[in-house]
Order: sequence, then structure tokens, then C-alpha cells
Amino acid sequence: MPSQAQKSKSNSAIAVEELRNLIFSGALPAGSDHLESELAARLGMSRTPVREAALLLEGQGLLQVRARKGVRILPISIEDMIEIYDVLTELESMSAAKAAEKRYAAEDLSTLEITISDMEAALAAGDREAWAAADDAFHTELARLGGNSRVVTIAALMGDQVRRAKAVTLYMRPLPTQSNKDHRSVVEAIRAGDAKTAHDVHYAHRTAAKEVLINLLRQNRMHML
Amino acid sequence: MPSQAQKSKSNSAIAVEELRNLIFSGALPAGSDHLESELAARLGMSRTPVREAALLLEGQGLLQVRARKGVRILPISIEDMIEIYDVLTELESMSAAKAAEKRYAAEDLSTLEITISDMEAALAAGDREAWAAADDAFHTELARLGGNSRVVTIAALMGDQVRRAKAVTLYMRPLPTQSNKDHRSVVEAIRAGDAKTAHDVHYAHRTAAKEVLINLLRQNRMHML
DNA sequence: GCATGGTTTAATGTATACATTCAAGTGGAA
DNA sequence: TTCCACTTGAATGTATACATTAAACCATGC
Repeated sequence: MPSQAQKSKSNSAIAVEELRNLIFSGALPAGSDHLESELAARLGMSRTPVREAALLLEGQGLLQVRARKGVRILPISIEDMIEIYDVLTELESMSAAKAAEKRYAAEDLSTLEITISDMEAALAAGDREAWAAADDAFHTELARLGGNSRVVTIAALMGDQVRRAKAVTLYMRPLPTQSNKDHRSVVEAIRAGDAKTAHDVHYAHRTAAKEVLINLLRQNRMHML
Repeated sequence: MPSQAQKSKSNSAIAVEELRNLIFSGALPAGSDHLESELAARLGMSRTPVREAALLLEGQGLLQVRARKGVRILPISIEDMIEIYDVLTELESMSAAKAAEKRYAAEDLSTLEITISDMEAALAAGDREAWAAADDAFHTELARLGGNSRVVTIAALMGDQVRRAKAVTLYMRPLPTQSNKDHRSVVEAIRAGDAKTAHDVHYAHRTAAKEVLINLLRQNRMHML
């Protein structure tokens, strides 16, 4: 028998996945409305699993289920971005500090270092998509190393909410060469077990990244994404 | 016509409310399993809205929907408590700092001060339930004054998750006289516009509260609630 | 006696039919 | 023409019937 690609996921789980893809790919643009029956037809299933998926994604802040008006894909405002970056700044900085306190063995930090290498390679190749993917992986792994599962979950949710906006600004901003130095410094502090430095360096890194992004959006009059 | 008490909420919304009440009241104990059909019968509605409510509450970390095993009311472990308190410590301290930066007018801080007065009154009367309610109100209002809606939401979710555990320890711990002094100091720093002090005082307050709670649970061998 | 394979069954997962509700359209009267 | 009440309809919200699935049970053979 050939490899069983599908592990018989429920339609509801498939709907969550598909809807997320449609949202992040822009196939369902921010601010647009869609009837449950339309989405059900599009995904080739009944309204029930689609509705369950929509309610789940509503809880994750990606869309809104409105009576008789369909689901609305939520746009992200600059104010939203500021809120989200502030939350991420606090929780990731805490994660960096906690990670430093854990005195991880070198091999436990290898995944984190690979993401940095990937970023450097992507930067050298001028591949912004690859850089963004590696940057995401860095922040995800940093949250994981902090050892707080709730922080991991919250960071993932916040990351999803700003994903569209980051994609838009990816080609507008200068190449993030400073970012990589910051990342290396954070890892260095974690390896040295210096919690305060890990925290403060990452905090400054996130704060600077926020400023760049917000200014970019303001200068280009992009108040909603 | 007499006053219309009910504003025709959907059964799904009613189910969310009722299930939350059942969980917090202990009618559905932590760790217990319940079939969707049982809960539906209990609430006098069909499985559909109950299921939707269960999926929502699953997203909020209060229960787990498991195929053919019913919904399990999630217990809270000491490790969970530590995670939650760490998140709350970071986000509330940030809120305190942001609130200080906003230079609120005196009247905007009146709600916060009322919660402190309520705590002092409850403490004088030895009414621990009233103290806990006012303490909750203080932390909720502090998050609100921080001006970050996502922090408000996250703090509410985390608060819900530890509600049972706090209720259990409420009568085990010494009367929280130090707590009130801390609260007053935080408000004083916010009023003075001293962000760093507001942050640090609240951080210390939360950290101390966490220690008290964790030690209490450990000493009493309460590893799951 | 134990392992093994099929059958039963109880519960979720899904489809669908129906109820409800709000908004838009329609018609009549001022 | 405009306003208001009524009708109508389209979409969600809900109930229910059905499909699916995995665990438990039972029988059968070694």
C-alpha cells in the first residue's frame, strides 16, 4: 500500500485549515463578507463544519460571524498592530529571559541558530519571503524555549493576526540587516545565561521593529489591511 | 407591557453562559466528562448550540471536546498556574506602565480607587468573597486602563482559567493585608505618571502573590484543581 | 486459557430540513 | 411624494436524522 497521505481529519479541521489558507493568501480579502453557504459550497462540504470552523476562527480574531450578514474577514488597523506588537514584545522578552535562566545545552539552541542562519542566507540572496519565514520560525522557537505553553499559543495567535500586514510591508521596508545582529545578541545572552540582557535586547529589537513597521504603514497611508 | 428582561439571546450564547456558570460553581467538576447530549438535556436545548458553546469554551481553555468521550472540564495544575501568573504578571505590569504614561485625569482613576476601597472594606469585615471580587475588579480595571484591548481579553481568559483554584485557596491563605498596600502604590504611581514605578511595583506585587499561591498549593498537596 | 478477529454500539461528526429573525422591498394612504 | 405598516425573503440559528468511527464486547479457533 502506498503511503497514506491523509490521516482522515475531520471536515471541520479541514475547513479551519482551508479558511486560514484562503484568508492568508488573500483569496478572502480583509473586510470582505461571505455567506456560510457560499463557503460551504466552495469547500465541498455542508454548512455545519464550515460554521464550526468560522466560530473557531472568530475566537482567534481572524473573522467575525454576523447574523444574516455572513462572516467578515477582519481587517487590521494600525492601532491593532500596535496592540499586537506590544503584547508580543512583552511575552517574547519574558520568554528570552526564561530561556536564559534554563541554561539550555548547546544542542537545544541549535534550532534557534538554524533560523538565524536561514535569515542570513535569505538576506544574502535577497529572498524576502524566505527571510520572513525564517524570522517567524525564530520568534516561534524563542517562545517555545521560554517554556510557557500559553505564551506559545498567544504569540501564534497574534502572529496570525498581523500576517497579512507583514506580507504587505515586506517589500516596502529596507533589508533588515540590523535584525540579524539583534537575533544573534539574544541567542548569545541566552547561551550565556544572562536573563536580563536577553530580555532587554529582545525588547529593544521588538520595539524597533514595531517602529519601522508602524512608520511604514503611516507613511503609505495604509490604515487598514 | 412589563419590562422585557430577556433580550432574546441565542441559545448558543445562553449555553456558553450556563456552561461557564456550571464550571465555576463546581457543578461540573474539573476532570469530569460529560456527553453533549447530557448537557443538551440539562440546558433544555438541542445538541447544536451546546456543541457550539463547547467549541467556544475549548478555545478559551476551559474544557476539551474529545471524540466519543464527551467534553472534559479541564483541571488546572500547579504548572498551569505558574504559566498563567507569569503571563498576567507581564501583561498587567505593562498595562500599569502604559496607564501611567496616559496621565489619566483623577476621575478616570476613580473606578480603580473604588475597587481598592472595596477591598479594604471587605478586609475589615473579614469577607473574603467580597475581597476576591474587588481584587478581580481591580485587575480587570487596571488592564482596561492600559488601553490595549487584546491584553484585556487575554487577562480575562487567564483569570477564568485560574478562578477555581483561587476560590479553593481563598480560605487557606492569610488575610491579604500587604496586597492592599501594593494596590495603593500602583495607583499612586499611575496618578503621578511614573511608568517605571507603576510597572515595577505591580510586577513585584504579582510575583509575590504567585509565590503565596503556589506555596499554598504545594504545601497542601493540591496538584490539580 | 488466551489471543484474535469480527460485530455491536454508543458517541461524535455531518448533512439537511425547519424556525426565526431582521432587513429590504412594496403598497397604500395622507 | 413621502411616510409607515405590512409582506416577503434571504440568511443565520436550531433541531433532528443520518454517517462514521473507534472502543468494548463476544465468539471462535488455536
